[in-house]
Amino acid sequence: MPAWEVLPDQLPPVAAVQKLLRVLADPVRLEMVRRLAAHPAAEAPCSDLYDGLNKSTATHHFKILVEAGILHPVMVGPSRGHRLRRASLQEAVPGLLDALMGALARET
Amino acid sequence: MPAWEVLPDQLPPVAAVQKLLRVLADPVRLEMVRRLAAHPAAEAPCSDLYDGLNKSTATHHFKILVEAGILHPVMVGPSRGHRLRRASLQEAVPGLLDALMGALARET
DNA sequence: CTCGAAGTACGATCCAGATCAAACTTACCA
DNA sequence: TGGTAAGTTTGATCTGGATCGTACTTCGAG
Repeated sequence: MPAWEVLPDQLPPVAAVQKLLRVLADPVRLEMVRRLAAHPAAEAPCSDLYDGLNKSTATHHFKILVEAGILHPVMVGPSRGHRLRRASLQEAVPGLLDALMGALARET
Repeated sequence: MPAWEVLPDQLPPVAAVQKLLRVLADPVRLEMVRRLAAHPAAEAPCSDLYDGLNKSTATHHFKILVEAGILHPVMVGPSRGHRLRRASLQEAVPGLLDALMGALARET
């Protein structure tokens, strides 16, 4: 269902604030986004974004993040991965990502 | 348990990002915060902050918001109410509240 | 053409937390 | 003094969604 290498213009729109909060409220997903945001290119292969987690559970979370318009499924080198949709998010909810990542970085 | 008219310095600290997201991810609570943020004084009696909801459910949500450090229980005129802890929130996660409220306002 | 590694699909399980009803507490006011 | 309006407490119920195991699919490497 993730439809690998989706063209940027067929990506789902960024979800409403309400839904974004629900999606980001899960510790696993927040960590995935945090790790992506830390990367300079804001992209990474799937398995770099979690640990100690069943693969099917990871897939589940990726699907949710993609559907909410937060991640863009892409090929990263040889393997599948995701890119953080910074610009789209910034347009939908300006300042949200920066606020969250900033505070996370600050909290140890 | 809300301990009415708590002194500002015995309020619980603002929760970590993770927990804040969990707390704000509920539609009922987000709406409560939205309404408070809309008020000029950022405070209002309990019953102004929700509708079509059982009172005990409302109490439940208020308790969670207070424990997360988002609301401050106060007397508003004759009746009980809450004040939004803008400054504390801004200090804990700068920009978060503004980002959320801005986007909510924009979404109609 | 296999093999293996990486991801996905599906079904089953399990639990935090959202909700409500009912009984109780407060406090104001007539 | 009630009476009533507003919140709280408690206990019970129910459901969304997080998790896992297993089986299936892809795809690159040898």
